[in-house]
Amino acid sequence: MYTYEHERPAIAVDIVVFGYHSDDKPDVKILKNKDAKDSLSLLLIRRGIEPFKNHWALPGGFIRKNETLEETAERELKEEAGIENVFLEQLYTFSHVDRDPRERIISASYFALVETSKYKPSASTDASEAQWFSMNKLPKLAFDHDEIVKTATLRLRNKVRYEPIGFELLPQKFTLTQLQSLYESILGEKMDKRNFRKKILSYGLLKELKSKIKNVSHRPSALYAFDLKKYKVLAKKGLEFEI
Amino acid sequence: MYTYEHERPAIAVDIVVFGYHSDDKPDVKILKNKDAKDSLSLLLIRRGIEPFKNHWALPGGFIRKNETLEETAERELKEEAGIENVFLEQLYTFSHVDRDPRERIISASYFALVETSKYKPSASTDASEAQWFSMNKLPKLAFDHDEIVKTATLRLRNKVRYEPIGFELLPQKFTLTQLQSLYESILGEKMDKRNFRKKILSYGLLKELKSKIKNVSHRPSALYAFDLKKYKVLAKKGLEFEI
DNA sequence: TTACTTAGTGTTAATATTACACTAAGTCGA
DNA sequence: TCGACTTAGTGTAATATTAACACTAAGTAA
Repeated sequence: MYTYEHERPAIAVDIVVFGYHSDDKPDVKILKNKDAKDSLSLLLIRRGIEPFKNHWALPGGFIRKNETLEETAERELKEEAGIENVFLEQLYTFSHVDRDPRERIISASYFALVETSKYKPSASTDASEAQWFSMNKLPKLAFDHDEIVKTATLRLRNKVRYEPIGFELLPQKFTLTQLQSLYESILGEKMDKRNFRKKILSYGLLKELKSKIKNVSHRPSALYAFDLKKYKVLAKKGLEFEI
Repeated sequence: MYTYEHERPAIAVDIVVFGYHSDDKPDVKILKNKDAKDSLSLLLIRRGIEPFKNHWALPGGFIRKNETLEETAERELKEEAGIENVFLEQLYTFSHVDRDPRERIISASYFALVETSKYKPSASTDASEAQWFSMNKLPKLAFDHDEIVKTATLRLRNKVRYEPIGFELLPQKFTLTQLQSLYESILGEKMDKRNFRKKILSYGLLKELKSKIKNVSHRPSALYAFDLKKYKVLAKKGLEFEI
């Protein structure tokens, strides 16, 4: 390794927060675009300062002393959106020299999966404006955040096929139809109902609950819960989840 | 985003360089451990300065002005090992506060795949000692480089199944047996010869060459080359490579 | 010419995937 | 209360994929 006069760029973290607004939940109203119900959504923050003042951007901020990147991501998520204890994973570190007009800033990006009903932007502890946007109708974002979102979307699409992370986006109790719709909107393709159920149940990772959905004007559907403990045990033994 | 008195850690890049020393190539002798022929290997640098003086470490160094992380990785690879124009991909950014005893250093790691016969450590343009080590007999590394290598190994194992990157580790002309051995050592499992050939040939990505391996005291094997152009065309159309 | 070594090849059984349509259970309104 | 409506829930047969398995071919060396 060289000792060389090297640059000290600022280090920031940007977080791509995915949510899922399911059809049959009242929360849909939170979404700006009514037509985009039942779809993946993204949490954005309206910037209060220059550059890109009033533009929408990913939540994020600078790293502090004695803080890992992951801790920065957790802190910013809490400060800017009131979100904590969610699925969070490092995505990619963006380093183009001119990605920020002020000075050189390297951004380590993370992506998070959030059950939207638990985290309404209005509940944010911060004054900044946070809002869910349907992935189908995203505004142009500040900085290189469009690129970050694109990277995250690809990663989510790849990951959801081989790891049971979809459950992070759903309430604890969910129906198989909800689960299938979620997969369909992430993967962007329709799936066969019978085959989907057969496969997802074959892993034995879903417990069928006793309660059912009520007050719907059609046959009530069974509720399921994901058995995380069982998954962890099986995963260690080499279970290969795939859908 | 906050304006806040934030830390300015140093930014370094560390590169996990994988090579493959195949059985029937004379280069095997370069490897320290003769018993570990036909295996994945890792390029390490002996540190000339404190901390961890004389310990083995990943090649790498600090980012410079007007340089992206990827450019840093490319530059260091060239400076420290004389390696250029190889497969290089970002891996993960490590940020534990105490990962370097001197001061806070955040490391963006990359992994590279190198055809070893082209790059003999002795050809390095740099005075530092570079050497190939069999993955089966790695020394204890400096800093948190053990962890970085572990992360890279997992990534390589996952990636090689779904993308035809194995070819980056082989000479342009190779035999199907070599290719199979490579997959076996990356994945750590034996594969069936007939099934392997059937599958790998079924993608139509290998051209059989006219020449054959010569001067072996057994039936000479056909040589193949990977058709990168064809792969790129097919990949765009949605070809799903998997082995 | 024989022994040795690795290259190269096909078939069958088991498993996994796909395609596909009707009945069940509730609500609502006439 | 009955009929219309809506979504839930279920099985089977055809096809494709994977897995298991052993012998002949082509060269060198002694």
